[in-house]
Amino acid sequence: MGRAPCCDKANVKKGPWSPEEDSKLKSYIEQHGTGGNWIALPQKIGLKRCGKSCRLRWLNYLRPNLKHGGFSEEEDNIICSLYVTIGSRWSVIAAQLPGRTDNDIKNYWNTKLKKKLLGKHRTNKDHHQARSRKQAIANNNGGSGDYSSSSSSTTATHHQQQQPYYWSHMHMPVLPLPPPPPPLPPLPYAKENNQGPSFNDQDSLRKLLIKLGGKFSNNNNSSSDHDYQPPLEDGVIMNFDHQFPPYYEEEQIHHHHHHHHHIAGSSSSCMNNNSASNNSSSVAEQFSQNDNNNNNFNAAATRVGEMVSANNYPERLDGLEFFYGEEIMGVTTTDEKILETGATSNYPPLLDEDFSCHVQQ
DNA sequence: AAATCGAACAACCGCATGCGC
DNA sequence: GGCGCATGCGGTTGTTCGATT
Repeated sequence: MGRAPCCDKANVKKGPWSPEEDSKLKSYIEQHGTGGNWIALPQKIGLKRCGKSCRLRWLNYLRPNLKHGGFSEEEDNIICSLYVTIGSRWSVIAAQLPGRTDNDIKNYWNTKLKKKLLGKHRTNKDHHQARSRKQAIANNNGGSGDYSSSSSSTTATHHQQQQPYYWSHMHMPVLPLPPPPPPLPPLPYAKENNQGPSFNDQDSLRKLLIKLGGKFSNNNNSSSDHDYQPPLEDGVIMNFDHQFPPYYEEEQIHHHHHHHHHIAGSSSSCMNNNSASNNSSSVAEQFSQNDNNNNNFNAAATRVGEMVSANNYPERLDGLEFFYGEEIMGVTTTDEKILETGATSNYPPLLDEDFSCHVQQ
């Protein structure tokens, strides 16, 4: 019962787009729109490309009003705030940053922001990837695209301020954490040239998070097929006194019969409300209170650090694995810990592949 | 100058979900 | 309600290029 391929792979070109392909696609969509059918689009234009590929190229590169590179401090803060709070819902985060794509933000986070926020840190995985990449290159001696759309030097005007190195890979905090910063007065995240919604103040962010808490969705509802559903009626335990999004009481919330709720993607985390901290506001809220002064990342690192250092139980924030030693992150130790303590009621089993929501029975 | 490393980012892949039939 | 297709999303891979050795 294999899934039908979305296109005839044999007759479809892959790899970097040529300028000719770009202009074909761009001019067609500008004149006729997508026609609501990406699959049929490449045939109409005469492109030997998969519809998905066309869609991606349009959304991530050709679409008007896209910004590339040069993330501002303010954008950094928004990304960090939302990431820490909702995890890797890049489309949701992108919806708050006009002109940015989820792919862009994801890449930016993975390559720069993570390090900027947390301090440069090299994981075993990184190491492994670098090695395997090197191996791959050695094996096949690389390929050559006819054209690279990477417009090279993306004006990397980002000053990468190195942050204190609080956490080692194999151990929990190796340096004492600084005291938490005093709360800063709220400042608006007013955006210019908005295409989509933005959160202009703390209240907007709160609303966004409430939405996300009910069902992680793109709140730009015109473009998403994951339409928002009112979250707070049944089953959702929403508590802004905690730092993490709510979890669900499965029966009442979703209409699918999966045994555990998969919020988004195969490795997305669902963090329950058994918070590590008794701070009174979410990290996102605290970030949102910051202005764009230079304390933001120190504050961010500090706040995340607090969460981690207080985290003496097997919860984790998706994508922040490098905070934790492997003895904590590993399935084996986690399961052992649960077995030892019998503390299974509040913690979901931590599986690397399928980190699913804890369901309260 | 050549080799190697690593950052950056474009693109692909598989899965989940929405939607129409 | 079930099925199949299209789309959206997030993780991952591949490629390029500048920096470093």
